[in-house]
Formats: sequence, structure tokens, C-alpha cells
Amino acid sequence: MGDRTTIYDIAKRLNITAATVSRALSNNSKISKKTRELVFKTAEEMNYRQNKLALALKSGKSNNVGVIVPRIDRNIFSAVIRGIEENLHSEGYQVIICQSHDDEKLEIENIDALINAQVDGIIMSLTLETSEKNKAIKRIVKKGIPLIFFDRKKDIEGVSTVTINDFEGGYKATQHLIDQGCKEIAHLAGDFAIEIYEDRYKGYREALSDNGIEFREEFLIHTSSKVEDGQKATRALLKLKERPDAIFSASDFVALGAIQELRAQGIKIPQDFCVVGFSNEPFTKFMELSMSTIDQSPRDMGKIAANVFLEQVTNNDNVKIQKKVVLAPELLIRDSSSRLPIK
Amino acid sequence: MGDRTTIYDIAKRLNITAATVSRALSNNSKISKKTRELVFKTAEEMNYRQNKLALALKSGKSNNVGVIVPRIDRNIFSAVIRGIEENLHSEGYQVIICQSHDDEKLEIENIDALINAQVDGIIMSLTLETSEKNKAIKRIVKKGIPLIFFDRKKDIEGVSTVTINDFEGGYKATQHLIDQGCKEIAHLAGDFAIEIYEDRYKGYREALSDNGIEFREEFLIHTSSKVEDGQKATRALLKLKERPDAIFSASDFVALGAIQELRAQGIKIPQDFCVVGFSNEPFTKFMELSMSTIDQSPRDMGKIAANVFLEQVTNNDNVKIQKKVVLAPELLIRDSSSRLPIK
DNA sequence: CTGTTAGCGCGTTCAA
DNA sequence: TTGAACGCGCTAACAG
Repeated sequence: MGDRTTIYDIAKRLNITAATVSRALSNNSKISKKTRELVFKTAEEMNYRQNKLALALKSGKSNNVGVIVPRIDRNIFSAVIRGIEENLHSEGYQVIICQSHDDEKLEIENIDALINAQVDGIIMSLTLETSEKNKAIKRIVKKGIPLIFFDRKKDIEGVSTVTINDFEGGYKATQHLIDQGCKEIAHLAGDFAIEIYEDRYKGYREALSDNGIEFREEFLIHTSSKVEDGQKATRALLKLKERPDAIFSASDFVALGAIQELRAQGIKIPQDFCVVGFSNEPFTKFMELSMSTIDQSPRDMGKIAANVFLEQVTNNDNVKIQKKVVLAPELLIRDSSSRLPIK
Repeated sequence: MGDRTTIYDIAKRLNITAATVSRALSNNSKISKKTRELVFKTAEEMNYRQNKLALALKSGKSNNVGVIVPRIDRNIFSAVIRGIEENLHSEGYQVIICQSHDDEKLEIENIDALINAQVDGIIMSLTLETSEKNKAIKRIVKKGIPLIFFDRKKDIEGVSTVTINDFEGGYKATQHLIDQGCKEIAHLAGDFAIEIYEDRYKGYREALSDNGIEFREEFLIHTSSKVEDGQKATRALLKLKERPDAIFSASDFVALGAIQELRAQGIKIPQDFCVVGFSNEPFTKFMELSMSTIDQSPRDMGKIAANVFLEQVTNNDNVKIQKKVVLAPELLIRDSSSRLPIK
């Protein structure tokens, strides 16, 4: 019933040895054309399928690649995974999904589970970093398992990264606001312990300074990435003696909260106030007043991460490949910041 | 370097046998407390980790569960997967993701790849069904691999299902529109070859008839689930001599298109026209005019599907378990259909 | 309570 | 060109 046919079964049927069958099937050594064809034919007849598990045990390669993300039901991550899956599946790899829930302990657990499952590679987006985790990461590297960070990266010897240029994203968003005539631009930032948020902030600062605009401490507010935080922060900004006339938010959700609060206070967007978010979450496009944002091309990010893995695993030289791919962010100008008739 | 320590290594160190180590580690047979502790201690010291691959080969169980969805970057599917992962990971299973892209050939490929990888179970949401695929599904059942359909199901002997009551969803949405005073309710439907769409339609019909409202052929339009299709269909509806005054759409995206078109034509929502969608896509909540919709609690769906799998795999009786879990859809009344000051 | 043996299915020596 | 034998790491059957 559930019995699989093995190479032994087909060997027996053909009165040859399993080894011969194995060789014939793998097209490798010198096998007489006759027996090879015979083997293929009866393999087909008996509906033979190679047992991946045995192969994995034998070779130490599982043909699985692990992916760790904070959570899968977030557009950027599911899109990246989609890209990864698309490029890996065609190469015979299966993708194993783990969620860290931004919980470091869980993330370490996931890492060890994947190592233990002998995945051929790990592609992940980091949560906050601590020394404990660094040890877990070292374990991956030490085992010689290809490791690739995407989005939330960290510079570690032997680890490849695929990211967008967050600095440029911050710069472009801010420059765009300035181009629209905004002078007092606030920034709703993420946690600087995560590199990408610091980079976006740096881009913001650079754009300000390149345009001779002074940075104001009170225009920088740190938030989580929840909608309510955007509302709260915006309320605070509007209470200032000198109000800003634009917001660049490092998160689309926070930018949404900002827009909600602005409209609640009767402030006209984009006439009196412009807003730009970050990530191109699907809802930004569907809002009544569509939101300008930065696209991170997450699906490409996934595809590229997958390709980097493939290069690394294909590479036979014992020279370690360590790639740093940086994608260009794309500014999407939409209603929330479009004073001029662009597009 | 990358060498793992095996039970042989620790057996050698302790001058005992690998079998003893295995038994001690698995806490199973009667092992002297002393040796067990000794084994655990040195296992710890030598940083032993059980080789899942060997275990898998031996037992025929991979500890992997395959999940096939049309595409992962769609809220309902990523949310379901999130739920599945959460409930399975804690039980020691890894989740393998496959995308069918609504392409039947690819879906069959995925099925065979998963069978071949000897997953312990398959949880999937079907694309369109044909005889070819039925054969592939039979292959799963025949191998005795637990199979669970979610969302898009199909009645097959030996296959469990976890779905929402789509009929009830359609009924509730329609009844709600009637309660709002709408009399001429159109339905934008999906492909009836997929059961869930037919069920939603049937619920719509039943609600109409229960309220003594006549069904009109011209108020039923089939669409894909794209925004543009919603616009197009709505345009067609508005050209009718007798226009509808409400739309129940089987898809949030299509409902969005409808709302866009209605507003473009200057029709006031919800005063002159009400709209209800289906699926509770995240954007429905964030729209300026938030959209009423039906929530499918996809995360719960995933969790339950995972649990059904666990029950099935834990079940030792050779009685086959075949569960049919039907979740209740929840109507979320929001701006697009809320004439009365509800909530 | 523990050692011995065998086998899961495959690829890969070493001989022939 | 093919066969025989072995090992990947683990568990289970059968002794003792």
C-alpha cells in the first residue's frame, strides 16, 4: 500500500545489483546504454521515486532552506518569501518557514531547529540583536551553512546581505518633501537599534543639511510601527509652538496614523501638510488619499537572496563567497504629498 | 569543525553501547538512573544534537508538514500559514511552503514534491479542480498522509476540511444590506467552479428570498478578484435601467473597485449606496471610508487546521479520523454600509 | 538493565 | 561495465 519501491526492488526485478541501479539512475559512471535504458524503463514502470530522506542522510544535505522572519503575515515578509520560494523551488529546494515574532529567544530556537534539521542554508531578517543571538549566528557560520540576511541586516564576517539602501530611501523621501515646498519636516523614526531605521534617519538628516535646513530635535519622534503611535506622535507634533508642515515616517502604518490625526484636526493634505511613508504596504495605494511611500521591491529582494544562496552553495572553490547586494529604493509619489500635478 | 557528535561518540566516551545511549536519551526503556544521568550530562558536554535526518530515514517520518497555497503574499493565506506555523512549531514540526500560483500543473508538482519529501501531512487550499489533480490527491490519501483542506475545500473521502461557512457569510452580508434599507442588491461573484464562491452566492440568494426580494439575473456579475474588475462591473450595473442600491461582493478587492467607481460617479456611500466585501483584507479597515466585510479569522483557521493534523497524526487507532470544521464568519459593519449609528 | 545485530534507502569505495 | 560491502545516525528486536 504505502510501500515505496526502492532501488533494491528494481534491482531484484532486473537481476542486477542496487548499486548498478543507483549508478544508472544518476547517469554517472560508465553504464552500458542497454542496462541504463532498462533501469529507467522499469523504474518508470514501478513508479520509483528517490527517497530524499535517505539521500539527505547520506549526503548531509537536506535540500531544504530555512527562512526566519519576524512574522509572515506582513506584506514585506510574505512578499520576500514569495520571491525566495519562486527561485528556490525550481532548483529543487523546499522552503521552511519560521517566525521569530520579534522575540529573540524564539529566534535563537528557530536557528537551532534549522541547524538541527540540517538545512542547506538560512535566509533571515534579524530582530534586535544581542550577544546571545550573535552566538547562535556564529554557530551557523561555523557549521559552514550559507547564511543570508535580508532587509534587517548586520555586518558579520561570512554572511551575505541583500538589502535596500535605506539611507537613500530616507534621503529621497525627504528631498521630495522639500521639493514640494515643505520647510519644517518632522521624522517619525523606528528603533535605532535596528540599522535600517537609523539609516533612514541619516538619509533624512543628510537631505535636510544638503538643502540648508536645520534639524530640530523636537521634530524627531521614535515610535513603534503601530497606527496609534502615528496618531499620538502627530498630536504631539501639532502641539508644538512651531509646527512642522510635513512628516516623513519610517513606517507606513505610522504614517497612516499621522494622516488620520491630521485629517481629524482638519488639516488639508497635501495642501497644508505632506506625508511620506515607507514600505509600500498594499493599503497605501488603496487609501482614499493614497499615500506616498518608498517601495522596497521585496519580491525581488527574495529572489536575489535566493540567488545568492544558490551561488554560494554551487560554489566549489573553498573561497567563501560573501555578497553584499544593495537594492535601490523607489519613491512612489502619490496623493499625500503631491502638490504639483506629477504623473 | 562541522562534525556533529553522534550517539556513538558519546557511547565510546562512556564505554557503553550506542543503543544504550539512544535509550537513555529517549527516556524510554528501563535504564538505570545512573547511566541515564551520565548520558545526559556528557551529551550536554559534547553538545550532542539528535540527527533528524537519520531519525527521519529510520522512522519514515520527516517531521515536516507541507502547506500549499495559491500564493503566499495574500493576506488570507499568509495569516493562515502564520496560524499553522504557530501551532505546529511548538510540536516540533517544521512547515514547508509551496505556492501553486493558481496553476494546476504547479500544484500537482508541489503535491508530488511533498510526497517525495515524505512530509507527515499536507495542508492546502485548492485551486481549480480537474481530474488530473484528483489523481494527485488520491496519491496523498493512498499513501496514508494526513490531508487537510482549508478555505477552498472539496469533499473527498478521507480528507479533513477547515473552512468558514461561506453560505452564512453571504447570507449575513446580504441580510445586513437589507437591514440598512437596501432593496436592489447586486452580487459580484467569483468563479462558481470554486465552491466557496458558489456558497456565498447561495447565501445571498437565500437572504433575498427570506426577505421576499426577487433575485434579478442582471444583478449577478462574475468577476476575477481584481480591483479593475470591480470598477468595470459597477459601471455596468450603473448603466442598467433599474439600478441597484447596494453591492455584496465576494471579494474585498472587487468591492474596492466598486467603491472607487461609485465615488467617481458622485454616488454617496452609504447614504445612496451600500457596499459589503468579503475577507477582511487589511486595507478595508484603513480606507478613508472603511469597508464593511466578512472576517474569515484566517489565523484561527490555520491553527485549527494544524490541530486537526496533530489529532490525525497522534491517533493510533486505525480508525481514520476525518474532521469537518466549519467556522462562523463574522460580519464587520463599517462605513461603507453603516447608515445607522452602529458601534 | 544493557549489549548485539540488523535495517531504514542510498551512494561509493574496492575489486573483479 | 558491474558486484560486494560498507557507512550515513538512529532505533528496535532479540538476547542475555
